[in-house]
Amino acid sequence: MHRTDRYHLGMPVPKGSTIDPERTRAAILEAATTVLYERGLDGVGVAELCALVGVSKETLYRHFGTKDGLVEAMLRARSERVSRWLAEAAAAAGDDPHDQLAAVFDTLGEWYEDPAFRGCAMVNAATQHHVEAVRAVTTRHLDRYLDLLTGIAERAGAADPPLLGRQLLMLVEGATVVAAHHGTAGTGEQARQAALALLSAAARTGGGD
Amino acid sequence: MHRTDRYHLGMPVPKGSTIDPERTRAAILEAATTVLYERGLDGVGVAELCALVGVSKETLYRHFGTKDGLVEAMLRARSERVSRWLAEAAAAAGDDPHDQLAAVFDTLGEWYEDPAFRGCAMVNAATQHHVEAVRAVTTRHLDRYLDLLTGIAERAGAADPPLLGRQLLMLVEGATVVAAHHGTAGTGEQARQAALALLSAAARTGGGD
DNA sequence: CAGAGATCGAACCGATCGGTACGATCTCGG
DNA sequence: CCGAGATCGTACCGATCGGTTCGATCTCTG
Repeated sequence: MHRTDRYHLGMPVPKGSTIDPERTRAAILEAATTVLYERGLDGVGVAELCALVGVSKETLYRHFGTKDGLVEAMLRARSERVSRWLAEAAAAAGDDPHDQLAAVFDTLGEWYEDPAFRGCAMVNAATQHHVEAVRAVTTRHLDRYLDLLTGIAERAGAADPPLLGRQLLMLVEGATVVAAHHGTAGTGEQARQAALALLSAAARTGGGD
Repeated sequence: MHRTDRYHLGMPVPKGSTIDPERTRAAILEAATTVLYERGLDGVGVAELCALVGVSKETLYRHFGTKDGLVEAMLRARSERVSRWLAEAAAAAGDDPHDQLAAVFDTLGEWYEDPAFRGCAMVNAATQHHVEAVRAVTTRHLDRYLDLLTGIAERAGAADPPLLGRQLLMLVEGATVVAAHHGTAGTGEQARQAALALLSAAARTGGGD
């Protein structure tokens, strides 16, 4: 998008800014993403958050208005980022829907083994924070996942792609929950096998292309 | 177990109690279970909690020592209750492991449609509260689920019962997450179909009895 | 250089939190 | 009926929370 193009050819830009607010905003967002994911939305106060980012409270509040505003912006960005990440992993696996599905779960499996892994940030947020805007981001996040998985189901010739898509979504979120709360060991691999079994069964039932 | 049998035939019971502390404790536990599940562990303070139960703070703290203590006791009881509930539903479905598995997901599906449904209380708690004791209760809860599902996998003659058990556990928790955050409609039914498909595939691969 | 706007740092605010203390009241066993 | 123990209601505590305010820089633009 834009980064240092704060104004365009003397256009009626707000006024004339300084010190690159965009950069400041991005820095806050990045640090908040890390620390709020690790410690939980209510596990770190605004004061500590500002100290960690190296920014004053006034700056944070000027950019996001509210802690909830920051949380919402952070979740929105994170959802887009990880959704794109998964979709690209699937696309990079070639044209075979089976390979694409396997790639999705392999990617998830790698994530589970990251020491910083704490489950799905959007689901966690919706669980902790009962604010409507946050819940909306989470629902939309699951929609993105569902789109990806339903697309794979369609290309695999499943009898009922929306159904298989939902079932695969459950597997994705279930694997994430189990990895977060019941141990990481082998979760990605086990989930991948289950997903491929479901895909095969659905393709066998329906018409392979 | 016991209810009004505060002492047994003049045995050396602590001292001589009054007003039935057990009843008080149970009442606190029950009310806390409802309200802390609906509003979240940090969504209701001790003062409000006491007001809702109709009990003084001193009484609550005498019984549970700490808010965390109350949370832990409440989760422990709830985990045992819902695990037994699921296991009984499976047992009541007869001897066929397929029927037992179907019964588990039908039972879950009914739960999802309850307006008070807010996801798995234990997983929610572990997500919100970063206290070790709480996380331990959640892990043990998932162990209970895993035992039930692995047992079904064994009786169905799956090639690798522990593997299928974990995969079914992912499906259970995934269905719960999806129902809570992406809409209830049909989730139980869809999950049941997926579970039966996995069971059939695993039994076909392995040796049916 | 002058001024607009971004940032800082620290003080400050009211609210709420978990937890404690205490005197009054109640219930029951001996 | 008396005393032990459970309970109540309320006041209170220190800590922390999200959020506001303000004067002092700093940086860029015109």
